[in-house]
Amino acid sequence: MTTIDASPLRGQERPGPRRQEVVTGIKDYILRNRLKPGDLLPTETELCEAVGASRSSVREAVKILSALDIVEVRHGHGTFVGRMSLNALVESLAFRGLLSGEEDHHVLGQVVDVRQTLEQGLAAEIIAVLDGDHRAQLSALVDQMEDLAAQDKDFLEVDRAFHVKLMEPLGNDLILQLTEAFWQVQAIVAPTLRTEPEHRVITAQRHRAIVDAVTAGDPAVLRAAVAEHYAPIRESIARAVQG
Amino acid sequence: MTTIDASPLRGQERPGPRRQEVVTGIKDYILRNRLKPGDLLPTETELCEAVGASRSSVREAVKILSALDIVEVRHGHGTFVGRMSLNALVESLAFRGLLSGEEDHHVLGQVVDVRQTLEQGLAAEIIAVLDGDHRAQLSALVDQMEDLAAQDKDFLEVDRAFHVKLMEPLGNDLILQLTEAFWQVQAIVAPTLRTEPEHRVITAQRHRAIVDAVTAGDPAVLRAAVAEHYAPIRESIARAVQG
DNA sequence: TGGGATTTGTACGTATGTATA
DNA sequence: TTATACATACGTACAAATCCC
Repeated sequence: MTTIDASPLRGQERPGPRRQEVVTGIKDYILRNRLKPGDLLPTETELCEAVGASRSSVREAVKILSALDIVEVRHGHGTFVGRMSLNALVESLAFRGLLSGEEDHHVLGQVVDVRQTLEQGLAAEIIAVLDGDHRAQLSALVDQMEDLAAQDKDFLEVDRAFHVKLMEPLGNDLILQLTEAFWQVQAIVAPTLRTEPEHRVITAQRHRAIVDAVTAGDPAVLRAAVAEHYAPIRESIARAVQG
Repeated sequence: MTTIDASPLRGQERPGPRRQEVVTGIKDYILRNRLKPGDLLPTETELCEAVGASRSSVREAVKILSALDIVEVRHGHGTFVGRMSLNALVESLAFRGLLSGEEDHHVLGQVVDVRQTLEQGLAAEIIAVLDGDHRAQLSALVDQMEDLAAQDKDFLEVDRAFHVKLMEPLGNDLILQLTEAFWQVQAIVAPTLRTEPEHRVITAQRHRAIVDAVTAGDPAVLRAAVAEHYAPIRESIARAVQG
């Protein structure tokens, strides 16, 4: 059977490997055996004897790897190679945003900057690759926004779907996941400044303008529409800093 | 002293809180007490009695938080509020890149896409805010590149410093850290395709072109220079996919 | 210089909850 | 339903690192 081989018995009296060695040992095991997301890893007990560490150390190492979504633990089932999401980025950034406090929203402002930069920077590519089908789906999402706005309801999920759908045709999974990750961070951190009902109608209009800009096919117009879209949240942040 | 209060004794026979509750309990403690990065947290023993969990559970929870750089543990000293870096993003993304394998460099390609998008998308802002001092520093870094290239030496660190310095005047910490994070991911994943010595001279030239474009003050020229800068790595990826 | 106190790191044993067959 | 395999949780003891006197 394949061994973990984290410490190839160098030196002589080695009482026990450290937790970090177990972490790299497990990562090396995954790489060496060419495991893919979803593949099963050895049980904790097997990992213990393979790496020559105690259960505690192995468990703490596995917890670190699960926090990074490199492995995924299912109670009573086993440990598997993780889906490699960007949850770690979301958790880390979101907590940083919450920590920066209610009065100081500079982290939230920076997240908005990044989101706007990505969407504006990809304006030309989006227009180039976005086909009629995608445009129709975006338009349908805006329709939903308008309906929900008319009923004085939130449309957080629709908003998320819109920004993801906008990036989808690019065919870049990383950009897609970053888009969703930063959206999530904003959704977690922003609640301190609550969206007012009348803003929803305006927000829906801004999204409609983005779809129109994509349809028009002018990157400069799309960039302007994106800037307009983020204007309200920027104003909210500016107001929160003052008052 | 303040308690953690993760599980306010709801129900009756509660054998023990789950690890996730301990995680949120510690996060809440940090937020509730308005702790800042570097501040000291209670000892593990204190956390145990505060949250009513065993030391093993508390330790595993702390390990999760330390993986996200929300807390930082120093052996024999204590546990502190973390620096909130993007190390979690780097580790997660880098491992994903390594896992995607030597033959399939699509993750690396996506990272390059994001880096290029950020630099191109911020071209106008960079030109607007970059002053003579920063320009001189960028120019000095390119000088170093040229010197090292002439000596057939790597200039990885100088390259990293250049791309960070380019973003610095924007005054957005998040963009700065993302720049460095994606650079690190590329540095970890790219070694499978080794940079050839003759490429270094060209690489230095491409960085010189970026400085020149910034000096010229034309965003379109800067965007073109950035595209040229990433062209070699893109070709390397394309070659690796085929051969 | 050193030694004791504090705090995290590691190890081991046992019992329990959970999913699968 | 029972049995098995696995992760989860708790508790204790000791080792290692850091700090302070």
